[in-house]
Amino acid sequence: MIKITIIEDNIFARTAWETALSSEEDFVVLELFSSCEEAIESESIKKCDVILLDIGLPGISGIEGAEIFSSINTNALIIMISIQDDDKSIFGSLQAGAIGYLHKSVSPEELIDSIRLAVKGGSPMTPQIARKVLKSFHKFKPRYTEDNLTEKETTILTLLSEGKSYKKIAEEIFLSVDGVKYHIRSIYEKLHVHSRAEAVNKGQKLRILSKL
Amino acid sequence: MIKITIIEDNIFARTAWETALSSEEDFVVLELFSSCEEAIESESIKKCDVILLDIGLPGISGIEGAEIFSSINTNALIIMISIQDDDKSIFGSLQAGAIGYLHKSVSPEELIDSIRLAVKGGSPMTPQIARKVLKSFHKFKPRYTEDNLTEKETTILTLLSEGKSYKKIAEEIFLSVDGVKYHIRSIYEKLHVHSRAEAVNKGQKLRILSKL
DNA sequence: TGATATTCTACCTTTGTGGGTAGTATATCT
DNA sequence: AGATATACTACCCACAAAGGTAGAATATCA
Repeated sequence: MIKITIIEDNIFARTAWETALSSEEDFVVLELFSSCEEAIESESIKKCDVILLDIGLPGISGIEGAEIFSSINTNALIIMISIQDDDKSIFGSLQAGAIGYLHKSVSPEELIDSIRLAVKGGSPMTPQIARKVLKSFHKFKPRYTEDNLTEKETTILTLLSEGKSYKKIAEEIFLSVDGVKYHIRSIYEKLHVHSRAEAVNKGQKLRILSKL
Repeated sequence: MIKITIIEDNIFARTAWETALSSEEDFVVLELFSSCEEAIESESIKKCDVILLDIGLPGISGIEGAEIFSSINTNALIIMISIQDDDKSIFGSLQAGAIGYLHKSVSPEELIDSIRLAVKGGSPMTPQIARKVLKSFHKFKPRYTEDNLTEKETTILTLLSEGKSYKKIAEEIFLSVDGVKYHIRSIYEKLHVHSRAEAVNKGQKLRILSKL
């Protein structure tokens, strides 16, 4: 039996989902909540296998809720159901521990399939969300703006991120310390920063530095 | 018409896919290659809509190939088909520009569906891959080891990543410069680093610092 | 051929950083 | 009451970093 908890403030959506899910033989809807606050205290949240979670909730948001629930019940599979599809909602939810992200317009059948998929080890997502997520991994391509680094600059930035001193970098790439400095100046200018730490930070955000 | 290019060194897989895809009315397989080297020179690669790409290729690997193809033809949708499912293969491919990742055991029907999904703006993935990808976004939970930072340390690390000086940080969090230093020492110790840049780098990798 | 850009080297100065050491106030534990 | 840990503050020092300026070598372009 798959034990499900639903947190959704809209009563129509809430009951619609419940009826849909209850029609499945191997599904049990443990409890319904209209806010994260109520759910946090409950026993259901600790025992359930799947949590369907709305993002736009009054009080504690779905994203904050996801973080809390995933720490209360590490085994629960959290699936967000949202009308939002902005980066902040999507990636915020994923960081918070969600393993799926559906649009609120899902049909009852899709919802049921999604839950089964999640239980089987998959990650239900609408196609557009999936694309967005995968695209977030793509390296930035050289753009027509002048803020893309040369190969040498990228190398140096990587070495900077490893905390190496100018001197060590100079030794590694066979340049004088000032030669290294010359490139670092360009890096800072291109990234609009004024220190190593900022450069590393930005380099990672721009995916110039690998995140692995 | 959806124009497809296949790059796969195994002749059986290659021809099997071709026959499967050719049976679809709106699919055209432009050309088949057994290596990236051959494909790079071709006209097909520039004109196609979808590239099916094996990872384990002799010479230029599928991952390197994906990077090259995505720069040659920015519109092409690159779908990896691989027997590997290790992190390096998956995330390497995604960084290189792939928008889908299938296991080599896909059935002809799944392959056809995957291509249609990709064209429609989705990202075909096997469920396990999707879960792996989503999980990679999850924040690290405080672990029982002692390498997790206190709230104050996290705040300071964030400020460090913004390139702020000890003095500025001290002002912002109402501490003396040496007070800030005290915490930074702990941060470095916990992260096993010896400089800001390294700390920022590690902080991001450990997802202590947000990647957004 | 002269003008220009690129890449690198050199030197100088101020400020920042990392690490060593030490002392204080507070709270916790025994 | 004494031992211990935590969270600071304080001072010192050597070195690294950031930025300013300037000049040489080379290649590119007009």
